[in-house]
Amino acid sequence: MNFTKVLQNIGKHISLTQEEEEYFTRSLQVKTIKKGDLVLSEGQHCQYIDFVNAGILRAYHLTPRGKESTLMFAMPDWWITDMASFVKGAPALINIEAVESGEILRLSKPDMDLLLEEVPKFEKCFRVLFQNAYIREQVRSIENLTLSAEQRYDRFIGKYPKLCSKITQKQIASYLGITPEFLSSIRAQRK
Amino acid sequence: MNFTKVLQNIGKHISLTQEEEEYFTRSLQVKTIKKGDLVLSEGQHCQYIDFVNAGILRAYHLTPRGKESTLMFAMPDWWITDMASFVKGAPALINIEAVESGEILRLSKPDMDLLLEEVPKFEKCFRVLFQNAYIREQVRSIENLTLSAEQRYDRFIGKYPKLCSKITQKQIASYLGITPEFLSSIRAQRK
DNA sequence: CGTCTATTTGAATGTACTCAAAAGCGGTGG
DNA sequence: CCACCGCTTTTGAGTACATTCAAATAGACG
Repeated sequence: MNFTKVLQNIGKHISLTQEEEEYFTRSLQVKTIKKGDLVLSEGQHCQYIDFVNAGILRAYHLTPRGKESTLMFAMPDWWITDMASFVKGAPALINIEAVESGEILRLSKPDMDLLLEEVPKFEKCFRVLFQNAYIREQVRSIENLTLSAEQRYDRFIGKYPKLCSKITQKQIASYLGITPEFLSSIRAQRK
Repeated sequence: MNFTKVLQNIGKHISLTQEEEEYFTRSLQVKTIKKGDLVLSEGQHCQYIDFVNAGILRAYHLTPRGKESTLMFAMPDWWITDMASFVKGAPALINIEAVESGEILRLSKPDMDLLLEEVPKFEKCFRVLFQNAYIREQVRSIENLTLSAEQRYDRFIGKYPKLCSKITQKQIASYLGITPEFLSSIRAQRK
């Protein structure tokens, strides 16, 4: 149970008193995750927004034909959730699984609502968090519309070099929206 | 100069006193837009987040080869900006043009920062706004990774039926990430 | 009315996918 | 500690989806 990282993360945006920190950390549920664990399944109601303390999570959608499409990876210090399901209670469109064991801190919707009421400073914190999440998605949309598969691969390894060594090519391919076979052939051309 | 719409939009998330409403509307700059006007150009610093009072805006990226990729359309009651440029001062990645004449209300970054300081309630308002923007982008990412061009077209006309009648097919194609010729052939098959 | 752009159509091309099979690699149990 | 099993990665052939280019037609706007 180590809250240092999440308090630092929050501390980037707002400064909290001792009491506020304690109120906040009491709202969090600690969960150990083992490689392969599903912390959210498609169709479920997503009850939490999760902070990654250690390990790596992956959010992906499964098509009827069994094809995986990876929406995002979450490394330590990242937040992850199915926002539509978390906020509106809609059935989740994604699965979230651990690709590396670790620990997450979970904030439930009711607890988040309470937190925002009791400590309104957190509005700013989440405003900035969601702003940044939106920025990332805007940029990704542009890149997906504009760049070829090969260029997207370059951007990916440029942007997340550490991540690349910890996940499979199949997972990278599914993030890029291409087949593992095609990614393999892109890599083969470069040697 | 009609602030009814934007006050209603804000009112969905927070309730304001008379004074707060006035403070807010004084922060806004009214700008008339004519079809074809560029309200933001690639490479510029995006200074405003814009609320569409009337008309339609389109955000698009232009590749070196002159290919357009549409990131989003903004109809009345929508907010639009190049968030990365607006927040971090980075050069804008997108152009924003009027595809239909109308009027926008512009909030500059300094004015927004002041507003958030003076009337902290607005943190909640923007938190929810950005949350929803993020949701839209998450869903769009999933659809782009998962669906064929034809299926994406169906989703688009299902989601924005009014919009479809007001924009060109070329613009729809550029939103879907396909060529206008290919969109034309998809449509031809259906008759 | 004339011009400019959007849309349609079709042929040739290219990019990425499917399917299948082989090779590599990591983890597990004997 | 090694052998085996399952999954990932590679490779290649054939295919499908989407693009490019070009030319004809239709529509919009001044």
